Amino acid sequence: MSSLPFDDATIRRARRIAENTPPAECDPRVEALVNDLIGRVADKWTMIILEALTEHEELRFTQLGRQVPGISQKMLTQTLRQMERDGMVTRTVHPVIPPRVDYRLTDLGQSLGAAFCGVWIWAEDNLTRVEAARAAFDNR
Amino acid sequence: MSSLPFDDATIRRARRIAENTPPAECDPRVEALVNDLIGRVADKWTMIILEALTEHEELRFTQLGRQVPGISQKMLTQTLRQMERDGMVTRTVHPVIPPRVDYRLTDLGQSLGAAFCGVWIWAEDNLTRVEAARAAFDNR
DNA sequence: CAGCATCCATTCAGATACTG
DNA sequence: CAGTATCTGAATGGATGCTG
Repeated sequence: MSSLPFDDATIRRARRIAENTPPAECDPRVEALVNDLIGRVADKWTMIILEALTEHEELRFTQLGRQVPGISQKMLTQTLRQMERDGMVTRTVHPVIPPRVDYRLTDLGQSLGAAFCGVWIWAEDNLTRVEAARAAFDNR
Repeated sequence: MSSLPFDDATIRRARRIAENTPPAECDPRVEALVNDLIGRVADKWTMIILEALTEHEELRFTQLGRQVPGISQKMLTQTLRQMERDGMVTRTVHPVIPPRVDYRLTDLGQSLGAAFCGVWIWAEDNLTRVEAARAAFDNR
């Protein structure tokens, strides 16, 4: 327990949250947003785009696509629109020909990345444990 | 930035992670696990089951189903199997008739819940911001 | 009781073609 | 260049029926 990568205040708060999460106690809007958010980040492209924009600060559409190998431009567009709608990225259209559109993380988007750092850290710390559990399960 | 719900060490670590996440720098197994994990948690049932088992410690199949309104028993079974495989829950079969199967979180499962507390906190703190961004976007 | 198996509707994502 | 529109195969999840 004390090996958790959080300070005591955060852990206490986590406990409070965990203990208060029967649907009745927890603000349903927060719960909906969390599900929503986790679902968003889980589509896997959002996280990668977030990383690319964290690293490069500002990218245009095609550059971004190159940073995210394997993404179709349909998914790129779609994901960026969602992120824009949620206030995670800004989209700047330059009225030139050929068109040029720049994408950049907002503070909100940056902080979302930081919020998920706990999950990254957990994954780093527990990778071998999960792999061992899977191996054990798969061998009956 | 200083309003993040993390202590300095965690924030520093998050930054290090964020700066080191171009595919080349980051252990691909960790990256795969994170995606995997986030995807798992994002299916929305995993998180709710995790909460139910955090609150009740030990539950049998049908009890668990009652704690998760709206879940089909197909999804309940499937999600529990995945969680068992990943080492998040233990599954104890009592050889009695009628059958009785108890589910319980492992330490790993509990710590996963704590890892996601950062996301919950972020959602709490930024709910109004996201809602405002969406409203603004939807009105053109 | 605790599932597994099957069927079915809906969603989703990739590929392709087209446009200002 | 930065998209939009359309089609299609694949994956998802719910409902139902059956079993030890």
